[in-house]
Order: sequence, then structure tokens, then C-alpha cells
Amino acid sequence: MSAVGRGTYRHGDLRGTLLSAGIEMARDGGPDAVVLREATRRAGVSPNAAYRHFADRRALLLAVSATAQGLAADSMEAAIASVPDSGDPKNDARQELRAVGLGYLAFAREEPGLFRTAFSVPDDLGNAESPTKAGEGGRTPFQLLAGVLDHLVEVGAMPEERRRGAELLAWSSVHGLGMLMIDGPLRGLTPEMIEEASERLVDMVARGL
Amino acid sequence: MSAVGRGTYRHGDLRGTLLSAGIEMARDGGPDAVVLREATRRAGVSPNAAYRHFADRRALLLAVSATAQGLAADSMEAAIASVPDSGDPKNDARQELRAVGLGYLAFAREEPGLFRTAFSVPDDLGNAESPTKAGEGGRTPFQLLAGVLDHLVEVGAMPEERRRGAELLAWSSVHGLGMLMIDGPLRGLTPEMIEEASERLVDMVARGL
DNA sequence: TGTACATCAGTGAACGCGCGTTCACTGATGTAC
DNA sequence: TGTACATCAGTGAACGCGCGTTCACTGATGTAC
Repeated sequence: MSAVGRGTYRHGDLRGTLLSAGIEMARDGGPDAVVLREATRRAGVSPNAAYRHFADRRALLLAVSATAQGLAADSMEAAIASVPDSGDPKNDARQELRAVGLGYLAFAREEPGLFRTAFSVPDDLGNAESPTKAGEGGRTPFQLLAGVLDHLVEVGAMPEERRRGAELLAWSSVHGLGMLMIDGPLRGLTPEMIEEASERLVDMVARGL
Repeated sequence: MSAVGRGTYRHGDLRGTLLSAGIEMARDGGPDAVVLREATRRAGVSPNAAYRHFADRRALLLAVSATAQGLAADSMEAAIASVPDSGDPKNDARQELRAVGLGYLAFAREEPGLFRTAFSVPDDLGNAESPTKAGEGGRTPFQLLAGVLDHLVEVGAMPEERRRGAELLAWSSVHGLGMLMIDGPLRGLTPEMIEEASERLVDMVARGL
């Protein structure tokens, strides 16, 4: 039984524990609430112990952000899975696109802190397919979106010449609604209004793409 | 010459000076960079002097946010003004809608710190028409958007039954792109890519609304 | 198998920092008589 | 007009707080002989 096999030396799995603590803090208060000292406190460990596992606070935050993106992927994947098979491939593909957007927005609504931590932490699009950001299904939010767009093209529900860069357009729309309703001037919307706006927004995207 | 007439007692106009300092800090670092003590330092005044003019840090931040929204309105208004008169009212109205979106995105690109301060600070939609958020033209970003949507309906370029709540849909889309490219995973996009994405996004919205 | 040794995860203490906010105050100004 | 007075914008000092990060260290563990 090697040291690696049983997790980390001594503590068991301090890295994982700090990450979990970070997720909980992000859940409650977004990225700014991810505090390195607090994470060590929750892990029952001295503050500097964190530096064995993360170069600095930013490294912890990026790890938390990646994990949060994985959770967003789970929400999106669940929404896709719930789309009933209508027998009409074009319709199915469109419903999947809607589902991806609605899953993203559901995550924003249900886990605003994690949502902001996932998608408001500066990162590069080049890392959008990093496995650290994948959900249980093994795919990242970006990959899920790209997948349904590919599917739309495959079944002929979207002209191929519009495919390139379509991720950005679809993503922007749902992301904007998410941010405005969490953090911005749409904060005061009732759940019904949010629900309606979400539905109409994904419809608009499906039409406009 | 009354005390009010010449601004504030003694300092001249400490409130205005603190507000300006806040704007500069927001410009450089977004809402988190709006630091009450630093504002007083820049004004050459003791830290607690700020409390004569703002109840607390949050009050200062909200004032800065409102001012930043006014600057966003200026950018949008400039974009609307630059739309050439084509003689075709429907086309003009559509171009105005595009312009509102592009002006918003230009502001995000040119003043990312102010953009985040304007639109990422929790507020209520009920205050979206407060005069403190108006630009030089006297209208807030929300009012400008609502105006071009009304215009679209007037000239028959948009069915009336789609008008209600259309602000939210249009706003979400451009806001999302703005946030993703400033603060999120689209940070690394080149100016050309941003330009293209912006154009395509406002087209998508115009089509999808 | 038993023992000396190397490893390295976590410790304890301290650093410098800057923040928001409160207290009792001062003294230049405008004003009432 | 001259003087006493009230106002209140800004002062000076201090509060408690918590942060990220660095230092030299310790001691339980796995391992080599």
C-alpha cells in the first residue's frame, strides 16, 4: 500500500478536503468567499499546510472553479437526459439545445455562488475542455454545448456555415441572464418571471442561431 | 452665496471628489477596487470624512455604480446617433437595436472595470430608470434599450405580442458576451474575434426577438 | 528481522498589510441680534 | 456694523479584524540495508 494509494500522507487527503471546503465557501458566497485560511480552519489544519497542495490562494480558487464547472456540467447533462425522444431528429436536436441552456440557467438559479465561481473566474477558452472541469459524464459544459450544436448540424436543423463560433453566441445569451439575475439588476425577479425569461431566451437563441 | 451654492462646506465638493475617486478605482479594478479609505486618501482628506457624505462603503459603491451606468448610456447613445438614416423606417429601427447592443459591448471592451461596476453590483430592476443612472442624454441604459424596442414595434418591425419582457432577452445576450470576454473564459479572445462575435450576437438577437 | 535513516506532510509563530468604522474633538464659516 | 453664537465639515487616534504568505521546525511514516 503506497502513500499515493491511500491518498495523502498523514491527513488522509488534505488536498481533497481543502477543495471541498473551498466548494462550500464558494457555494455560500461566490469566488471572493474562497478564503485559504478558512479552508485550512475547516480542515482542522494549520494555515500554511495548504501550501503543500496549492501554490497559493489563486491555485485553490482555480481548482474550486474547475470543480464548480463540473457540477454545472452535471446540471446540464441531467437536463439533456430528460428530453423525451419525439421520433423527429430535428426536433430532438432543438430540444437538446434548449435543455443545455435551461440546465445552465437552473444551475445559476440553484447554485448562484458556485455558478459565479465557475464562470466569473478569469480563465482561458483554451482550458474549456480540461478534464478537471468535466462532470460525472466526463464532459465539460463547453463540450456539452458544442455537442448539441454539432448534433443540430448533423440532423440538418442548423446550416453548417453558421456552426462556427455558435458556442459563443448561445453561451453569451444564457450566461448573461444568469449573471443579471444573480448579481445584477434582475436580482429581484420572481421565480416565475425567471422561469419565463429562461424559456423565452432559449427559444430566442434557437430561432436566432 | 450660500453654502449649497458653492458646493460643500470647506472642501468645496467632497462628495463629488470621492465619487470621482471611486470611478477611477472602479475603472482600474472593478467594484472590489472601490475602497473607501483609498477614496479619502485621493481626496486628501481623513478616512472618516467620507461618512459625512456616504452612509458606508456600500453607499459609495452604489453611487459609483450609478455613475458608471450613466457612462454606459453615453456609449450606447453615441452608437445610436451614428446610425445613418436609410429612409427605410423598419431597417432604421433594426439598426438602432443593433447599435444599442454594440454600444453596450463597446463600453464593456473599453471600460471593463466600469462595466462590471455598473452591471455586477446587486440592484433592483425597479431602480433601472433612476436619473442617477442616466447619461448626458438624460436616459439610462435600460431606457435606451426600451426605447429602441418600442420603436421597432411602432414601425412594425416587431410583433407587439413579443414586446413585453423583450428587454430582458436582448440585455441578457449582450451582457453575457460582455461578462465572458472581460471576466470569464472568453478573456483571451482577440479584438477581431470579439468584434465578430459582437456583430453576430446582435444579429442573432435581432433575428430571434 | 531489526535498525538507522531519509522523506516530507503538517506545525507554531510571526510578518506586514489594509480594511471599514467609531469616538470625542475642533475650528472655519454663516447668521442672528 | 460688531459681536456672540450655532452649525457641521473635516480631524486625529484608535478599534478589531482577517487576510495571504514565509520561516525554521518536528515527528510519523515508509524504506534500505
